[in-house]
Amino acid sequence: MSKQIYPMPFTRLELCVFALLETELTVLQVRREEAPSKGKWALPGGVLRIDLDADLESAAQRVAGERLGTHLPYLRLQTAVGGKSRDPRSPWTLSIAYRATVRADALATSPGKRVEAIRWAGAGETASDNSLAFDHSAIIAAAVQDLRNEVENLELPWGLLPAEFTLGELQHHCEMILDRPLDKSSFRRRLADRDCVEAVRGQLRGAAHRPAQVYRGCPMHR
Amino acid sequence: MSKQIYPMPFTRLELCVFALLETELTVLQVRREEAPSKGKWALPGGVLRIDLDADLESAAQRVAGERLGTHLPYLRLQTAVGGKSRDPRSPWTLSIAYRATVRADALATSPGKRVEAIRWAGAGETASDNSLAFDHSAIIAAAVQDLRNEVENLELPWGLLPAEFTLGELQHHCEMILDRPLDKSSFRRRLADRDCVEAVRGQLRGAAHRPAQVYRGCPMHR
DNA sequence: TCAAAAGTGTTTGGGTTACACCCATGG
DNA sequence: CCATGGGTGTAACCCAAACACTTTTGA
Repeated sequence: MSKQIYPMPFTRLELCVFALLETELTVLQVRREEAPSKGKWALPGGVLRIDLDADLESAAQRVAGERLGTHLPYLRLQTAVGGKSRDPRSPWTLSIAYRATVRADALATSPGKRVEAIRWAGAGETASDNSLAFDHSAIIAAAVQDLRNEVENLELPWGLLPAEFTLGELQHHCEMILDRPLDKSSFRRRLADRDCVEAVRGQLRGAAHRPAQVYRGCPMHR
Repeated sequence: MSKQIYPMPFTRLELCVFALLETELTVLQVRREEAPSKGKWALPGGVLRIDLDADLESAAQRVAGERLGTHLPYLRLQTAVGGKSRDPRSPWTLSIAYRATVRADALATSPGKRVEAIRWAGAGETASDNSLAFDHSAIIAAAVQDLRNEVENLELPWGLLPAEFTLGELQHHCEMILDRPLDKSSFRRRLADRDCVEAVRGQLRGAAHRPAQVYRGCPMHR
């Protein structure tokens, strides 16, 4: 056996990039301008290049650079799906899906190679309405669930938080992700217990009313 | 773009098969009889065959059949790892790891294709001592952690349980997996709350002492 | 009658929810 | 001085840990 006596699957990376837009958790999608599922929306993705990519995560970062024009911090492996009839371009396609959270404005103005249209679409709906190309809706559904689980255990989505924030802002972000209200008091106590955030000495921010203490993530988790 | 203009990675499946042996959680390993890491122990695995396998899970089942001579129930995707220098047989290797739990006796007497030596080795140690071929120790470490997490939330490892069991046996199994004692009373109450097991009507089993009610998994979770 | 395991109840404590209440500021 | 969000305290509650206790069998 050994070297390449069997044909190998067409291997791709797909990116589940989440952000908060207005009041909603959204996923980044691109419109397909080419043959399979032309005109449909899909996750941004690209082919694994064994000549360019040192490992899976580098590959995902390269794809992010090409398609979205940006590096993605806090990128995590989400899942792998593969099978015969997933993508008509190849008899057997394997997709490795990565997940990231970003601030929506971080890549507002940078379309990438072979990408003409980009949109942020509501995560919950997209996950359930099955409207995306290939099996991308299912991938998103799982990613949303995993993201929510993380936030429930206060593994904060640093990618979509500003470097510094007030606890009110942080809570609001979490509420949008989870799509449910949180109790202010318990939220803060839980944060304090696991010390995942630290107060920025002296910094206060006054919006319209009483100024709030500014925090940032503890270096440990950030 | 499209059809195969780029070389694709050497794509494999690796199996993390757990069982209880004596008092310990163990992982199934095979000794490599061929070139890379010859003589070292490794996870059983095999090459993805796009001509034979309909999807990733079927591929894993085929590999299980060939190497271990058995079907693996309750098989779950564990992780994906890929990179340039993981396996000297190919410039770029991608491994999809699956995880399963079985009863140790289910495959005691069935070596498979190209497998001469098989062993069950302590899961905790193997995970930490880094003695396996390739990066398989790291894969096992993650798999052990995920398995323990599941058992902590009473997602029972049906694969390694007999069809019918007493609550004492069930608790003992869980304790071996978690490597810590559990409280009988709370264990039973938690089981009851989530009704994951159901009493088998009338069935009692007397070993040496007071006979115990026999249970089986609820169809829901089983 | 004793050992051993099955099975049950009761107390305690940690952590979260729900909600009330004060504080500081701009208008 | 009032509306608004920041910030803190308290009681109720849920769940699980800890542990004591009763029950039922074989030896």
